[in-house]
Amino acid sequence: MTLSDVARAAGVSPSTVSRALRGERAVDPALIERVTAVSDMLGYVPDPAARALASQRSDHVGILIPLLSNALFVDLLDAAQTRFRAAGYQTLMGVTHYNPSEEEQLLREQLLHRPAGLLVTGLDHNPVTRQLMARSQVPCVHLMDLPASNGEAVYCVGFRQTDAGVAMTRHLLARGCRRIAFAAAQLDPRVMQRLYGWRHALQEAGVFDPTLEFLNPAPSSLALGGLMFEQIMQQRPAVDAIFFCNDDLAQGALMAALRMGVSVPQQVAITGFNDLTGSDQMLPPLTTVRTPRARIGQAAADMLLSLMRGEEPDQPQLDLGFEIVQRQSS
Amino acid sequence: MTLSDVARAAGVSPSTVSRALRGERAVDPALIERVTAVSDMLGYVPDPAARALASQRSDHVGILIPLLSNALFVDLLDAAQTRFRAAGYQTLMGVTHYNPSEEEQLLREQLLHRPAGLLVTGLDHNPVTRQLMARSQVPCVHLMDLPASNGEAVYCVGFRQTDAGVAMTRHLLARGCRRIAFAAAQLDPRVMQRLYGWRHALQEAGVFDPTLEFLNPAPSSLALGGLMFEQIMQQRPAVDAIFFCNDDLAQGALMAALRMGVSVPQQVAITGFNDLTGSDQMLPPLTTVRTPRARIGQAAADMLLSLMRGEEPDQPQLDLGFEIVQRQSS
DNA sequence: AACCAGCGGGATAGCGCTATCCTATCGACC
DNA sequence: GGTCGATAGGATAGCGCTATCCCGCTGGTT
Repeated sequence: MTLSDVARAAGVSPSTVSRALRGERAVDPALIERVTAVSDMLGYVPDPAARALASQRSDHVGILIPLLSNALFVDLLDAAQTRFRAAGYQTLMGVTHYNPSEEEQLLREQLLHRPAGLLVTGLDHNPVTRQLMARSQVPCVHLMDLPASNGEAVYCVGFRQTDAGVAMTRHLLARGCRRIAFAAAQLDPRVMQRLYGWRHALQEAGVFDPTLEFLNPAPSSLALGGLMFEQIMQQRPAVDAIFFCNDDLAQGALMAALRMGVSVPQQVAITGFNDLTGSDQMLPPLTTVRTPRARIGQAAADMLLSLMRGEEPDQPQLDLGFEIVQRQSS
Repeated sequence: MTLSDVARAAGVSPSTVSRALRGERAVDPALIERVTAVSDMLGYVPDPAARALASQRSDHVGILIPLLSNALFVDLLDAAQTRFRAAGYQTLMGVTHYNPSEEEQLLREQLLHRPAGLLVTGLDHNPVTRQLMARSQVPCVHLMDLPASNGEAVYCVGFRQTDAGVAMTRHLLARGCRRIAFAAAQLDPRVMQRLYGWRHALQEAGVFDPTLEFLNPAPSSLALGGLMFEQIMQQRPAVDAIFFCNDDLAQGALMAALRMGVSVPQQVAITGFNDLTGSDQMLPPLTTVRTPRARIGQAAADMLLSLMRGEEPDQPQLDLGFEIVQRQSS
């Protein structure tokens, strides 16, 4: 069942069918109706490969995320993918493992398919990757981050990671904590921004202690959170709060505290980041930063879709903010 | 940079380049070398759309999973996707939300792209879906389950869900439990098979009590696990074990038990299913069934890739088994 | 009446490959 | 020595669309 079949059945030329079905140029409304009816009757569906070959752009949208083992990115993927599908696009997923050259390679593979749009995580990419994106002319939206200065001309949807770091640290300061540690794993650029926020807030309050930074490049996990908690409590028993850069670390720390008989938040407050599933079920429930992951995925997809239509989004850099969720762990 | 460019530069016909690059038919080894060299030098990469249009099959592989909010399926996706990429295929993901008609619709959309292969979750599909798969001639491997009888001619990689249900129940019986409840959410076919296993083992032991089935069709989550635990303890305070059909429910139950002061496993044993991340960090660590998710994803991808090459896998129905991981919650 | 812009339709040449058919060459075998 | 089959290369017709060019018609303008 091809476009020519429809054209023949409707008594018009293939061009007209193509135009009528795509809403391209002006076509007599009566003809549009007839063509649509015939097309539906015959069950015609355009062949994406032929369309891609002729028009040089496909119905694919690429999305590059660092990991599938972090619920944060899965939520992003889920939300974006749902939006894309609703708009008739197929999602091509790529997992970069936080590796810039793997990201570059994935981008090359995806660009071969001439995607109609591209979603990438973060603003940090190697020069070749940037160049590939620029030269491909494929509209591109960045996720989870915003440029430091407003000068950069990139499209992005996210929130200010540094501000979130500051806000959480100030929250702990407001609760009376003074020896606040920062514990992080998987030291990606966004985690580092949270670290800078923590530093800034502590310096501002005059209680900054650089030896309370605990940075571990290993992937984030509950087990690692437990381990880091044990180490911190052993090395620095006087800390009165630990700001973990991710909820899974914090959840692991809460479990470790239970095991070790450390009372939270009396002896030490524990906070996380992202408000992942389960954080509200912990004992005590975890104070954390709720990040609008699903909304970021949706909004980024919507922004990309509008760019794909050739429109200019009214807000090229969309800040969806964050929210401190205070529970009983602080 | 097209195939003709390479042909011209190498001084051969396009046909020869096409054949040399794909290893199709017999080509003079010296020519293959020359063509490959020229192709590399020019940085030629075949256009997937043109290839798909001409050959009627693409470098896409479809994978249909129920949810992205369940780590089980994400692990499956991650493993399979990695394999496919290594083999030069792009993964098209579809999320069915456990909805047969959404599955059917997703399948239709994916079939339009003439995928080289298909991975689908489970063996239960509506008739139209089955028919679409059969008529498309696209090789297809089913995940996470095995047919009850060996008669069914389908390719699949999984384990016997019923057996796993039996094994876990027998484990609890062996620990001296007699009033063993089964608590399940998201009642998909595989969960139901675990239920049948539980029933069977209890009947066999002469301690089957149908009123100890707690089935909730809502999606599985920690919060729901906590809720179900509270309800069960209230309605049936005499239960001495609860077999949750998924780890997230069990994890929620463990947290609820901590909150409620119910001692696990002294007062009631709690077990889960899948050995999801975090289960070993619980208090007490969760006894569960370790299911080889990553290996299932890999093996299924490998089986599909061999089917795509026209080979017949030596084992069309691959049972990768499961393992009871005994920790302190039972 | 001549002109011209604009609208709506058709004809057609690719897009970059693969599949198929065709041909030239060579060696083997009766 | 002629025939035949096998081998290895070339020529070419699509795959099913879209983009481009073209043309006829209409209606308003001078």
